Amino acid sequence: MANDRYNAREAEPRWQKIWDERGIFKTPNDDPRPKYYVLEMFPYPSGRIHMGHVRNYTMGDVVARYKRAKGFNVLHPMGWDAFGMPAENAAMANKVHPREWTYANIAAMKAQLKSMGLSLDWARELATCDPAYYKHQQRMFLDFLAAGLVERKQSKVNWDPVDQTVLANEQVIDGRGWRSGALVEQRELTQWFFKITAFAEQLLTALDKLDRWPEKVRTMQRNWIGRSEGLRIKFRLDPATAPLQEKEIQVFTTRPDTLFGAKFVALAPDHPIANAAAIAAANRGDNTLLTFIAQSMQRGTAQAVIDTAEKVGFDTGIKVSHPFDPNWKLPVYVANFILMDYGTGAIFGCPAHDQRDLDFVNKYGLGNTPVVCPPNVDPKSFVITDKAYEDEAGTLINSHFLDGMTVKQAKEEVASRLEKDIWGYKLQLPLGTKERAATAEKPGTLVTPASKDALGNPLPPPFDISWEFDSKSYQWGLGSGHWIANHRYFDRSVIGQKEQFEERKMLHLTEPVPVGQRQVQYRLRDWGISRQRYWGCPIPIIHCEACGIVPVPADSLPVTLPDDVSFEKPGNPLDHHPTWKHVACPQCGKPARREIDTMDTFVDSSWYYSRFSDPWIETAPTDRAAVDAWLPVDQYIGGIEHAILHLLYSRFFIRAMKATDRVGFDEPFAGLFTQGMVVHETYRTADGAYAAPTEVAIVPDGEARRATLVSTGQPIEIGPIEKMSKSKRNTVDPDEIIAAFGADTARWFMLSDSPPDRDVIWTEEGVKGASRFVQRVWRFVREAADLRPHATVSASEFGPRAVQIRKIAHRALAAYSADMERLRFNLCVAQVYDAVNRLETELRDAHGPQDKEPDPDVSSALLEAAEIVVQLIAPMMPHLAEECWAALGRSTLIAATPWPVVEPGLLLDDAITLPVQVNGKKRADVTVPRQAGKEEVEAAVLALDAVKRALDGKPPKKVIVVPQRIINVVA
RNA sequence: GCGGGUGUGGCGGAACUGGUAGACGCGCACGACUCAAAAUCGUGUUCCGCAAGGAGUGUCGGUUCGAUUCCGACCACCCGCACCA
Repeated sequence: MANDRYNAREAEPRWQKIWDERGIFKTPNDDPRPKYYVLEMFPYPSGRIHMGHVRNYTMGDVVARYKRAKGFNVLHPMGWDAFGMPAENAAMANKVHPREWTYANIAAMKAQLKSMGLSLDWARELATCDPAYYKHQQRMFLDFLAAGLVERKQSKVNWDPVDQTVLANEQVIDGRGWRSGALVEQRELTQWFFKITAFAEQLLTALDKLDRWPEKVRTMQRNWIGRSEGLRIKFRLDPATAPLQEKEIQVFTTRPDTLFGAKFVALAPDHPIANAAAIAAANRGDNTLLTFIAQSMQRGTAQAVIDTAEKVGFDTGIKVSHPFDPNWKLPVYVANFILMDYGTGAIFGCPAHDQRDLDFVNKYGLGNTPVVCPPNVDPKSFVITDKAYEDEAGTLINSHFLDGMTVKQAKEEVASRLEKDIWGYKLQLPLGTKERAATAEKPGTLVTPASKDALGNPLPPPFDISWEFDSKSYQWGLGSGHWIANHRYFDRSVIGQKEQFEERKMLHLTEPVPVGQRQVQYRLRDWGISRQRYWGCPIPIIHCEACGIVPVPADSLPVTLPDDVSFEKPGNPLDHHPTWKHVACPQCGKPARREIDTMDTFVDSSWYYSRFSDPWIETAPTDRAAVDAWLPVDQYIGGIEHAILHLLYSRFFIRAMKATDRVGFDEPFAGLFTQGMVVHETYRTADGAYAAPTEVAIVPDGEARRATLVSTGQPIEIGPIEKMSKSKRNTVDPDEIIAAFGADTARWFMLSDSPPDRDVIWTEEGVKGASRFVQRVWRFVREAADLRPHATVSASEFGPRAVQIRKIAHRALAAYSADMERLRFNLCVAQVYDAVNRLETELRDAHGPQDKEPDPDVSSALLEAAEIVVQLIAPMMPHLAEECWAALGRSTLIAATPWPVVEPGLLLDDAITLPVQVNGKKRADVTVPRQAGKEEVEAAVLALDAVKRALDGKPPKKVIVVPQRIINVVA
């Protein structure tokens, strides 16, 4: 009996059927046991699973099965990230409807996942392209809109003129569309945005509390959010050189300390003042600035373009005053490297302490003044030529009142001075005046000059007050009998010789507008979700000429996609549809147009994990009680490629759901694990073509390995190990592996060699090793099962050999459990190997010579040990484990069996062997009782021959005894 | 440029809070079984050395009775972001 081989191909489907029939992986929502939610990132239904999926879902399944055995009510669901471009590409290529294509793929992949033996609750399966799912997404879009978390605004996009769609930055390759190859244009489009920036600070600070996330991911998110603290500073335009409506340029800086080193101010090409200046110049007949701006704007966003683009500026001839000295004029440039969408779209350049600014002044001959002198450098000889000093260590020089300060002090000093230096107020006009409606929304800026500048130079008194709104200009001043003091507005009258002031309520000066304002700036941008595609979640909005933007009423949801679409023409099929977009306005009933954009598929994946808590509920996205009970996800597992977008969007989405009362928690994923990739050798023929692993034969050649093409025998070059990809042809098909070796072998191999967060190298030899181990376990268990008739005694009668066997099993159990809690699956595997290696030897000894009966206590211990081994492999190789469990005479399912309990007494030995070092070099071992005191150990050590020899008869200087660890004799 | 990470046998990798470096697997070598091969099983496998012994965790230095682990400097590679003011 013990000789027959384990037949995975027969056993695996059999056990899968039994699990299915008994419904043991169905998870109730009303189970009183503690919950555990383990989730792997759901797949895009491309049609076939790949090895990356196998690794991802194996890890999740191991955790699910382990936690289930540990007594948790485990939620382990699966779904499909089913919207997206590939379905439309397939529709165009094969004339198949995206829905059919998607659902056929889901069916195929579901069968593949089932063949892996995953312990999933398939009753909770969902697909994001199902109206039953996306109607809730539309509902939440409207909730977010009402809560002010959705915005419609103009934004620059990459526009593919051939495909007539917006492209993500990643889809622009060398300035061309990835599909069409057409030159990508920059277009301003009105798009829908989720205001993720509203949560920027929260999303950043909460990262600190996500202590079960990889540090790497948290760092990446921190950088992506990109918080920096600085100062927004106003530079007044010199009216003589700037015949513009605007009076000032605002710049953002993180280095206000270097303000006295300023040499120029530069504007983004699309800055409003740059445009105004260009138009003003053009009206004078000078088109050069207009041309310069147009050229700068044509630049693509592709990396190659940015890297090679020359930094060029255009001197507008405009001057601004330095904030601390109105007589100090700085030139204003328009420069192609200033970004409109960061900070204020304008900078002041301090060349001595910013490399880019230094390159710029060196090109245009503007010079530089160092204002921060590095430590231990003589300020008099400190000169900057072509390398800027960007460090913040040092002392301020050439900076008037800042001289001698540290950078930190100077930053603070500049900020606090400019904050106090108020020369403007935001203004609200009196209620009831005809201007009110306009100003309520658009306060004008009231400008009153300060009496003295920061250096103490006198300025004209602040008598004349002017403000502007709606392109009209207003003035009050002494002559008009009005006065402003302490941010309040007074009527002034002169009675006799005496001035009288009466506060007027009708004019409210609200916020003072100082010259400098501290500002926290984020790199994070709002999330543009509009996509000009068909196969996505429709945005539930109707555009009405009379009513404007009208949300689709909640009772009309979902807005479903039309089925009869054509992909013949480029552009958005929803736009081409003859009737779909034409609807009556829900408010006025007049003809109106549907929003034809659909949502970014990242929206679909931003909340699916919460839907799993109760995927049946029809009236709401989630059942509040269920979602608050199940979430956050205890362990989320997926690829590092989602470290930023998917995870950040999800963190935003849950906060938005909380703000709209859908959930009662902040973070979706308490624990995150990012698994490594599956990589494989590449193979190339002499002519450079890639060959697939199945086409190649590997032959050992002494130490090295050679490869030949199976079909022709021609030699193959073994190339570098790379991520499995179709283009490199180094993929291995999970179906073929499961058919040849079984799912358990594939799962075991995936968990074996590499730590789970690192890349795993898929090798034929490794898979064979795993397969070999499957058979070894089977044989070991069958041979142990043969001992059942002899296993007649209980643990109290065990002799030393039986105790030794139990120690092996229980120690493996304890170590395995500890490694499992840390998700160190490779170490769990090593523990199992080690235990089986030892137990096989014991088993062979127990069977002993043919004529001798096995000892009853040893037999009992071996049976117990075999059961523990089977339980250890059960999370990883569930089918084999069930087969072994049955072979050991168990009638239950191991998948529903509690985790074995470690017997602590078996973990420690009474006598321990410690290494003995002399001067830090190991010279001997000493065996002492566990409880031995220091003196006893020291005596035993000094009696050792090896120690005596090393000491050469002299007494030791010192003996260090680390209890139960090591002894070091210092000679 | 900024940020993060990693360097240990032929290879993937172990080593908890400073305490026997190389667990476990792959590969390789030898042996058993076999007419033979495959499969399987057993033994060995960091390097130098017949051995005693010595060297050894990217490099150099430091702290310590003792360092893969802590500190400093450097080198190499990988990943992420990047005209971010």
